[in-house]
Amino acid sequence: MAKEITGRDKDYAQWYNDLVLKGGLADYSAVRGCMVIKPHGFALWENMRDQLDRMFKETGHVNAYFPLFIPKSFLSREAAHVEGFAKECAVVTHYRLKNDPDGNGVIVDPDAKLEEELIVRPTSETIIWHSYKDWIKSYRDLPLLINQWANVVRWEMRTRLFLRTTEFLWQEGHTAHATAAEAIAETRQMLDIYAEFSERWMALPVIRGVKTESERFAGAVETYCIEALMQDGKALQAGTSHFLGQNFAKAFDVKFSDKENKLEYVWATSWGVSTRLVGALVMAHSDDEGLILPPKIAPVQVVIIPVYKGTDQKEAIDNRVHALVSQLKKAGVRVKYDDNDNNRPGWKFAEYELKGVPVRIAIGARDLENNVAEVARRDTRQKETLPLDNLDTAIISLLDNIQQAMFEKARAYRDSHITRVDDWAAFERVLDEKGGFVAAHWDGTPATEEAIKQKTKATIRCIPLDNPQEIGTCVFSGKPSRERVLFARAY
RNA sequence: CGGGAUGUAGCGCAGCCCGGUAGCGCACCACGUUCGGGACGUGGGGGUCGCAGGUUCGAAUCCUGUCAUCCCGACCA
Repeated sequence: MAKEITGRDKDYAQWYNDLVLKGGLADYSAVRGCMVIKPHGFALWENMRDQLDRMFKETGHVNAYFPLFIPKSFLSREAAHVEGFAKECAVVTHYRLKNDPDGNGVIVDPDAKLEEELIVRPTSETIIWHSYKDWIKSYRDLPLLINQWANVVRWEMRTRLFLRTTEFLWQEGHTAHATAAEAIAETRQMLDIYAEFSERWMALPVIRGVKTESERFAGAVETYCIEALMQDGKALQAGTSHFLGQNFAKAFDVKFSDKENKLEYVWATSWGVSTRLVGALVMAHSDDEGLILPPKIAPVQVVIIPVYKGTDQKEAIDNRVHALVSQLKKAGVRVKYDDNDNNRPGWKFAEYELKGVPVRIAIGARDLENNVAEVARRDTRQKETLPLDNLDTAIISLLDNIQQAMFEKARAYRDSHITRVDDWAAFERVLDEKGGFVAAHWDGTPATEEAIKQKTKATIRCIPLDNPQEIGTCVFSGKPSRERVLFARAY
């Protein structure tokens, strides 16, 4: 009974859902638009989180925690910010239930109405800046470099596992600086950290760029982003880093005394990535056999499966495998010996492929006689027979090899799906038939951007950093343009 | 919020048209044989048929209402 995961080309949504569900990452929950992250999915997220956390700390950031609830009045302090989030907020209006007098379970107690409603945070800028006002008095208090790992809630109309859930886990960094230049440098530094994490740890190539005005974060002066490409040709925003200027400082009255004892508003940034990255990982690397996880963040990097008849053979294999396991563990490899007797080897092979374990080692009685093992890599599904002597070092280099190969494969796909286009007919044709990013000239106006979006559902994903300047004419309006921007249909 | 579909055992489904007191596969439990790509035999446990009304001697099945979920749109740093 093979659990087939097919339809990568035809029914991509179904293919993706199957991967998440059958790969054991998450499940639908009882709450609309929310999901249960299962142990395998959470272990993956933890590995990602831990590495990001290390990178944040290496660059001088510290963690803190702010409240889940935000008084409604806080949210309205920054006009653009409330405009951007008001439509998707969950609101707490009461603080008590009581038994229904008619005997139908419990009802909301109308006497327990809150004087001021509380918003379940869709993001924490407002409540954090309310604290920063008290924390920042002098240039000596700056820069303030704080990150928070938290859950947030955005009541989106339509949700997808990991990619857009009502509640999701993320980190949000919120920093305050004495100068604009320093804040911009921080914004760029965090973008680079996200890009490095994505490429080196998730094996997911990304394009660094800046958002256009219409795609900018609510309340930001400039939004930087990393954009990734999924296997169906749609783009996915994988992380953002915002230069907030003095908008929030002014809204929350956060001033500091500089060296000349002059009062100045601070300059701010915020940046975040979420469990959406898990979805990106699934969509960028998987195949019809299941998930393919990059070794550096896979919860289990190597699984060892014994093949035996009878307890004598099992014992002989156990002895040899235990030595291998301790060698690998000593080298820091996350290894699992699955000697569970309930399932047969073929079942286990298929199961670990579904779950995306990068390397599988099978050892049978026959192998033991020949002092070898069968080693299979998940990304290419190639198998080879390797000697048991020094197998640990071979495995360690194989893991590196897989990490590299996954990145190269994804990058080759991404690079072959950036298409330069100079006329409107080609623009529409490439979007429909090939997908991916379309590099085209744009006249720089929000009106043209919106018209293109209405016509094709494609949006400007970003203006790449270090974008070459090139004289041309807008693919839509024919007006003059100085550079190409990247369009794509996106999640 | 519009369009489509689905709610029956932990999961996947059949039964509904034509009403007669619930079934199949997987999973689970026991025993035995198995074990190099999702094993097999025998026996067993598990279900207020989403919920609420109605019709009927009798409703998973027919009628009305309602709720939920998924897909496609609209929406979305």
